[in-house]
Amino acid sequence: MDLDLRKLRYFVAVVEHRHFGRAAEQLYITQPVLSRQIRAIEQELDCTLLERTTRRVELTPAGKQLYQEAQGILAAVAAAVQRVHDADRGTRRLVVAFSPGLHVADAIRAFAQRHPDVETDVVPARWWEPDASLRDGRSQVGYLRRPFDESGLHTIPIGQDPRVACMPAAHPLARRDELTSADLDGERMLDVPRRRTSSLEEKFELIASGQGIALVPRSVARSYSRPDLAHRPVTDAPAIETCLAVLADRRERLVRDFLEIATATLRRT
Amino acid sequence: MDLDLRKLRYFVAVVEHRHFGRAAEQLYITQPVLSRQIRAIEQELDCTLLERTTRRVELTPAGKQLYQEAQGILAAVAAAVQRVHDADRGTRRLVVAFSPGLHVADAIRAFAQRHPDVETDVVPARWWEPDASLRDGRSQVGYLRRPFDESGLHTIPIGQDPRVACMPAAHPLARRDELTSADLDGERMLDVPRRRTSSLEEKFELIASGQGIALVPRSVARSYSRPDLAHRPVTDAPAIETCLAVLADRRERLVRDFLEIATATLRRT
DNA sequence: GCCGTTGATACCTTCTCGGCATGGATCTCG
DNA sequence: CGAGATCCATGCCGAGAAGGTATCAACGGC
Repeated sequence: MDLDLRKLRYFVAVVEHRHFGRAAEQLYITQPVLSRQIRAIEQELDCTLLERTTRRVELTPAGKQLYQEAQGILAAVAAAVQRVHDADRGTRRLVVAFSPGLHVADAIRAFAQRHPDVETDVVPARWWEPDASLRDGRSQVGYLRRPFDESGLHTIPIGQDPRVACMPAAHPLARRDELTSADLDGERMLDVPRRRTSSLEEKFELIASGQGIALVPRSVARSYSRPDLAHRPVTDAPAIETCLAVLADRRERLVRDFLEIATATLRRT
Repeated sequence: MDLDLRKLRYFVAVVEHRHFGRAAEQLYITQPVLSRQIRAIEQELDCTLLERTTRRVELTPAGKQLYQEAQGILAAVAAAVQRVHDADRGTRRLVVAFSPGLHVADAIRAFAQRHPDVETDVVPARWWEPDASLRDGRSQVGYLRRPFDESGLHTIPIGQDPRVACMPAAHPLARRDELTSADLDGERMLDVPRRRTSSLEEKFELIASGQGIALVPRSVARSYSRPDLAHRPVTDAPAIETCLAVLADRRERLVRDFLEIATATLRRT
C-alpha cells in the first residue's frame, strides 16, 4: 500500500495528455520512468487503469474513477498546505466559493470590515460539481446554486433564482415580455451539457448562433448578457434555489461568523 | 512541494502518541528515521510543527492544523482507493483475506456454487496488520485471527484457536503431551517479531535452530508442521479467537451472502 | 549530582527513482 | 505490401532517499 502523491500526479498527467511521451515531457521526466510508475500504481491497486496500444491511451472505468479521485486528493493536499501555512503565520483566511452569477461581494465586504485581520478570497464553483471545492478544502463557504450533493454539508437557502428562457435577440418569442413553458413546446432546447469541459460561454454561443433555447437561472443570464441574446422569464418554471453551504463538521468561529454576516447582509437588501 | 503520504502517516502517529519512540514502534520503523522524516516535513513546509524536549512533545498551531489536514487527506485517500476498486469490479468479484492457517476453501466453494457468475479470490492477510487488505479494498471479507484493529469493522467470531508451544522436536518439553505456561518459565521465548519483513517461516526457522520457543495458534503450527519441530498444547494459555470481518459500511448483497454462507458452512462442520 | 529516558546526529546499507539504450508492436505512406 | 515512423515497454545503471545501528546530548527524577 504505497500510493504516492507523485504517482497520482504522474497518472493525472498521462490521463490529460492521453500520451505517455508528452506527459513525461511536461513532468520533466523521461517516458520509460512514467511507464513504470503507472504500472506500479496498477500493481498497487491491482487493477488496470489504462488500455494502451502504441496508438492510443484510453481510460478503463477504474482509471476514470482514479482520475477523478486523484484530482480531488491533489487539490485537497494543496489546500491543506496552504492552511498549515496560514496557521503558522497566524493569519486567518476564509475562501468563499460561488456559483456563476451569484454575488458575494457585499457579504465579503461586510465580513472584512468586521474581521480586518482575516484574509478573504473567492473561487468560482464549477457548475457540474459546485460542492467540490468545499469538500477538498479549497474553500470554506459556498454561495451555491442547487442542486448539488448536499450530503455532509450544512446548507442555508438564501433565495430563489427564477428561470428565464435565453434565446437569440431576433427570436420571435423575444417579442413577448414573459413566457410559460407551453410557449417553449416545439422549440429546440439545449440541455444541460454533459461534458464538464463545456463552459457557459460555449452554451451562450450556441444559443446566439441559433442552435436552440436554454432555460437558465436569471442571475446567470444577467451576468452573461450580450446584445445578441434575450432572456424572458418563464412564469411557470420552478425557480432554482441558491444557498449558503459549509461542511457540516466545519463549525469554527470564522465560518459561523461569515454565515451570520452573510444572512444579515441578505436581509438588509 | 514533496509532501508524502508516508510522512503524513508518520506525523499523525507521532502526534497521537506524543512520543517519537512509541510512534516509531507502531510504525515498525526506528526512532531516528522518524525524527528525520518529521524534520523533513517541517523543512518542506518551512515551519515548526512540534515543540519537542526530551520530556514532552507538543503541537504548535501549524502542527495542530496539519494534524487535522493529514487525517482528512489520509481518510480521503483510503476512500478513494476503495472507490477505484469498486469501479474496477464492475465485473462482480469477491476477495477473501485469510490469516495464515485458517481454511476458507469450504466457504468459497459453497459460495461459488451459489454465485457461479461471481469471480472469487483469496489473498493472505499479513499477520502484523490482518485487517489492512479489508481497509484498502483489496479484499471484501476476511477470515482473521485476533487481535487486530476492529474499528470500523463488523466482526463475527467463528472459533477458538488454542495456543500451542512450538519447539525443536528434540526439546525436553516435547516429550510431554501437554504443557502449562509454568512449564515455559525459564525457556527463551521468541516474541512477536518487530520487523514486518520477518515471515512466519523465518520464525519457525529460528525455533528449529534452537533460538527459542514460541506460542502460536494451533492452526498455524499445523500448517507449517515439519519433522524437526514439535508443538504441544499449553492448557492454560488463552485461546486466540478467529472471526469473519467486513468493513462496517460494506453491506452489499454479495458480502452479506458470503457471510451467511460462511457461517452456515461453519455450522455444518 | 547521578542515572535513566528520550530525541537528535553520524554513518552505513538497501532500495526506489530516474536516465539511457533498445526492443517490439502498430500505423502510415509510397 | 514493405519500409519507416511513432510510441509504449523492458533491461540495466547511477544517484539519492529511506531505513538501520551506534552514540550523543539534554532534561527530569531521586
